[in-house]
Amino acid sequence: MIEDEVAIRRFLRSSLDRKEYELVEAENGRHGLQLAATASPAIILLDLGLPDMDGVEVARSIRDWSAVPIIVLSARGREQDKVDALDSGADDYLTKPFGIGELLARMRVALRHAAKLDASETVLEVEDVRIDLSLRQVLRGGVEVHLTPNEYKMLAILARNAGRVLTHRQLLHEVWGPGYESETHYLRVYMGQLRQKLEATPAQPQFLLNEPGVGYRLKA
Amino acid sequence: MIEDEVAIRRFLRSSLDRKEYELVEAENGRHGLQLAATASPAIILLDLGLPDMDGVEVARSIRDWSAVPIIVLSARGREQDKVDALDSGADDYLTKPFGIGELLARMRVALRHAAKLDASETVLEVEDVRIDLSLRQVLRGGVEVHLTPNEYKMLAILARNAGRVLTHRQLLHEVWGPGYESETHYLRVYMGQLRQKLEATPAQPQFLLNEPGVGYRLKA
DNA sequence: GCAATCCTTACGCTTTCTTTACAGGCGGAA
DNA sequence: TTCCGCCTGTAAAGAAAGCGTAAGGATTGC
Repeated sequence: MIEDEVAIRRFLRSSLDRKEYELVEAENGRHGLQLAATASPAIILLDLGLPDMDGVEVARSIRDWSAVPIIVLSARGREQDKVDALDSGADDYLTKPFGIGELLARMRVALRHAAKLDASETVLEVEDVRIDLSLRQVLRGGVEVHLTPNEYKMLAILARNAGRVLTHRQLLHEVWGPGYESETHYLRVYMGQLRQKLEATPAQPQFLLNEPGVGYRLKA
Repeated sequence: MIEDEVAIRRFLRSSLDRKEYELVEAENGRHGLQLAATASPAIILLDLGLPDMDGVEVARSIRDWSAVPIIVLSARGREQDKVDALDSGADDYLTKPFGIGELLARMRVALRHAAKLDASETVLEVEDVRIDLSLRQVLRGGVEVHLTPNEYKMLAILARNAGRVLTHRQLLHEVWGPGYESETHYLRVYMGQLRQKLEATPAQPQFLLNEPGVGYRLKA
């Protein structure tokens, strides 16, 4: 949310909290642009009347590098304001005052759109292995490889954090849930199975790598 | 445009003609649904107060087989009307009276979205089976196969997400609605029936595939 | 009242998970 | 060097969970 009025901020914060949205707040344009880049929001609620720059400019800047849905919330009801904002990359425009129900519905629309879009941008390739997170499909040399739920979960987490080392605890927590953080032998078994299915020579892994004493990582 | 009021029809016709949009008109819901399937519009402008059926129903029916952008134009300004329409698959909602400039801007937004998606095929062929979502028709080897409502719903969802794994929860939610997300045995029964009707050897399915512990998918 | 469809249940079978056992490699200490 | 402990990788087997199928009863719509 990029919004300077305290009243609106408080109103949205309480409404969105209740719906289990996680809200990150910026009170001016500069800070908003910075957060848009660093917090990777699923959606941006943007006020037009910001203290340091015009909201339309903020929308345009974000559109230079991101397709994240932008919903403009504005006190300006003039038609030209709406046209300008929508043509600058905003996906929707609500005039204050608006009902929280309508805002939430329009947010669902925006998220629906976004879900269909970025489904196509979640593919990772290493060696001759292709991991498609949106299809939940793994290919090796063009041939589909069947993975069990746990195998896939573990690979997906490694893929989403490609290049980074994930600790034993992190992996166990993500795949098996809380309470399993010390069952490190699970990791050895499943890592072995993944290597068996994906590595050319499972005994000398090329990308499913162990960091002794720490955890595992997927070479990018 | 699906709209029964003559005045609005005339207004939109002249406005859109001038912008070189090609306009196809339906004056009731039934005709609108038919045109939506045959005229393959880039966008649908939908009135809620139609003589023969509710606009929300029209939107829902179209969403069963198409992702075409739907912009609702309505005299109803109540928040709940907006929420219902948007949650039924509409992409935007304008309350009459509206400015033509705003409508055009919102149409541009919708077209922008559609351009990025556009993988909206309504016919899918796998093996000797042909699924036509706009006709609600399934052929096998050129012969029409009769499917019960639930069977068809389930197949349609799989077809619209061809290649992607749909979880048990997703399928149950889409076909049976909220509250049935844990009745996984429904899926087994209906998947069995679909295979019986569509697969050459139901016991060794070629395209209606199970992902053990996760869900099902239709092989593309 | 009839036919189609849906829901429910039971059973055998397959896949996956968990657990255990053991072997190899590496580094530090004796 | 040799031994030991620690961490890691491999294999296999029993337990648990999930799946496919058939069939009968309930429900719905005509």
